[in-house]
Amino acid sequence: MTSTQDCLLNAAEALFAEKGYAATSLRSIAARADVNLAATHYHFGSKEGLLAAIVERRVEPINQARLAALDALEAEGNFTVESILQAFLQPLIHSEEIEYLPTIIGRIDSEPHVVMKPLLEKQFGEMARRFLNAISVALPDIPQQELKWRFHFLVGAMLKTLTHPTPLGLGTTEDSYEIKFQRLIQFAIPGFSAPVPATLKTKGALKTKGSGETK
Amino acid sequence: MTSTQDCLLNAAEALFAEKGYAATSLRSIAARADVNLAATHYHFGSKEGLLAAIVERRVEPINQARLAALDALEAEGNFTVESILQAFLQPLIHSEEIEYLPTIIGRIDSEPHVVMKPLLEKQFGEMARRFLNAISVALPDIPQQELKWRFHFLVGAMLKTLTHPTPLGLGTTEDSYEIKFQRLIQFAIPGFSAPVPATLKTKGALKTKGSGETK
DNA sequence: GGGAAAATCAAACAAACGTTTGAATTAATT
DNA sequence: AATTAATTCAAACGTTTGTTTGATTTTCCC
Repeated sequence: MTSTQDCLLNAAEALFAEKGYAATSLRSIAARADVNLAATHYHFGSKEGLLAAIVERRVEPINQARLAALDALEAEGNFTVESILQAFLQPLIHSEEIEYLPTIIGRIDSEPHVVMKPLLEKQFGEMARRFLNAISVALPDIPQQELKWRFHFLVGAMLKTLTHPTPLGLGTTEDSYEIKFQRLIQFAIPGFSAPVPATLKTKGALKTKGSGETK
Repeated sequence: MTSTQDCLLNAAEALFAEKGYAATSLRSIAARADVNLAATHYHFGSKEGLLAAIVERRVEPINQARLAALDALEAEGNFTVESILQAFLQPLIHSEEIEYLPTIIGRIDSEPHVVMKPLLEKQFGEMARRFLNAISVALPDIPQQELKWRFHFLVGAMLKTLTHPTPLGLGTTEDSYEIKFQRLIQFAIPGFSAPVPATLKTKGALKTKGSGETK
């Protein structure tokens, strides 16, 4: 037996993942969940409350698993770029077992709804900061500002893989997320470790347009 | 004097970028554009038509500039990963001069509306294929399927940078897109060039399916 | 088993939605 | 200047939206 709240969360998650938040009506959610229309407001207060509940249900356990994996690495003194990226991506690997989990995780970040921003900061803020510090320990020669950007790039690539599980023009793939993220990690490791090019090394807000075109 | 159609396109672009397609009403667009509500249907037929017009106005010139830059590289026989990625990102560099252009470009890809999919295939399909071939020439030792994934990752990182111009927790930055994309290219080059790890090389687990097929 | 709390339900609410209409106005053509 | 085409306009269309209400049913505790 699944509770009314879980039926609503499952139905809303699927529809939000497919059509987006704004394009999904509470009526279509209630119909898919096979519950009364008023149930959403009874259990979650509003459509926004339902959205927040979806985010918390899915994101929180993932981020706690991430932090636990990071704690384990710290205990072993095993801060390498590879192990840290593994700790970051591992908790997502079995997400495909829940049908709409990868999609909704990926879409959450790109959802323009205003409630999303504080929600994201609350859910991802501290976690991202801790991973950044770990990477900074693993790569002490790379300025932290540079690492922030590289982590930004990694997250973008990861989210893209979640929302579009197959590259454009690659037909369908049976590859699991385990294999996909293995590819992503192998792609990202040398990028994280690469030395900062001289043109980016100047400190502060460099506004000079070096005009140094193709070398 | 700006034509009614351009006023609508500008207003809709800004609002779609901020709130997303579904959450933006034609009334708010008309109000911002300072035109009559019925103007959208007169000039673009429907809300979807307006969306398609926005995509075409912005994406087409960018992708044509990309292809022109790629043609130039081909003429010089200068197919390196760096030059190819430059050709891919360069046309976006001055996009910041138009206020909502980076955001709308970034959001287009993540917009779940159904009309977007065929629109994206039409606008990006051939362009992406040609860049992939070029990368394949520059890196003949890396299997093309692997390069597709790496290009996928690059695109994800690029789009993330467009929609979220600043990494989480980095305050604000005055860095131009020229500098941001320089960072991205330096991040991506070694990832593209990295050898395929043995764990991904095993045959049998990976299936190559028809790449040009449509359902 | 009775009474209170929790949950479900059908129905209605006002507001907002994309779209259509037909007349009024402006621009272009002859 | 007259006529035609293109554009703008206010108003209304029928639906759909998130939310609320108040009665009804179910569940739980004493």
